[in-house]
Amino acid sequence: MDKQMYEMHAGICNVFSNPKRLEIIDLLRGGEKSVNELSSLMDIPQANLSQHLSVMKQKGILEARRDGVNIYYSIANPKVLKAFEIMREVLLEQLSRHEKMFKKIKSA
Amino acid sequence: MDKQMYEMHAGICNVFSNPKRLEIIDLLRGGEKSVNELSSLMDIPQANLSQHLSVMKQKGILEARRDGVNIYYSIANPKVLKAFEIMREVLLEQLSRHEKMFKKIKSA
DNA sequence: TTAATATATTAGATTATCCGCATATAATAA
DNA sequence: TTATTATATGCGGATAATCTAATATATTAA
Repeated sequence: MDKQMYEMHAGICNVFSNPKRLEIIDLLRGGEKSVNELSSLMDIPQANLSQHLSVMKQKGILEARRDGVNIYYSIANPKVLKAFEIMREVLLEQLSRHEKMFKKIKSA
Repeated sequence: MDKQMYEMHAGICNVFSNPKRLEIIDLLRGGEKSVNELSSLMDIPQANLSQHLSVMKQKGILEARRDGVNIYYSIANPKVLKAFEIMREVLLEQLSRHEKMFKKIKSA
């Protein structure tokens, strides 16, 4: 029973396992952006960007709104940003721990 | 510059993208457990469990401590549990939203 | 209708992930 | 030393993720 929960949970978290998708989340932090805006900020082919957006939308992480010719994407649930930040903190703490260890070794 | 950050961030979050690894995190919520204990709780071959533990340790999510013949794994940073919980909430909110939508359709 | 712009989709190649199996190592006990 | 238990590692194949390139669709403007 719980097995299915872990599967779905992993399916959603899979969104975080790609650097471009993390960048998209980060760029949408301040609010919605069109594909075009994202594209011009991101150094990624438009098709590939669309693919990532499609996956993220399908998984319920992003939502999309059409305005004329543009489609604006935004983060569907602010909790996603919270999780993003927490994991960034975990990373930063790791990096500073590694840095300290490095200094210790160097000064020994 | 930031590109590397996103890469590392994604590398860590990759741990969350596998159901067995999520189950491991969940089982370690209450504190350290030996490989044997995890193995008996988990319906997974021992070798595969070891592989997951190894990945998670190498990424700094878990830490290991040897006591005689046993090796006890635990969660290296409690923030990881926080991120886990938040994403579980996101999932549960999605599920209840879907359920509501389903009921609406059924009663129409 | 045609053209232009914005976005999505498909197919194929490449690469990464995951798992099973066999085997290796490490610690302890006899 | 040998045997036993606990854990890790290496390899191979299956599956899935990712990217590129080409093409398709949708909207608006002319």
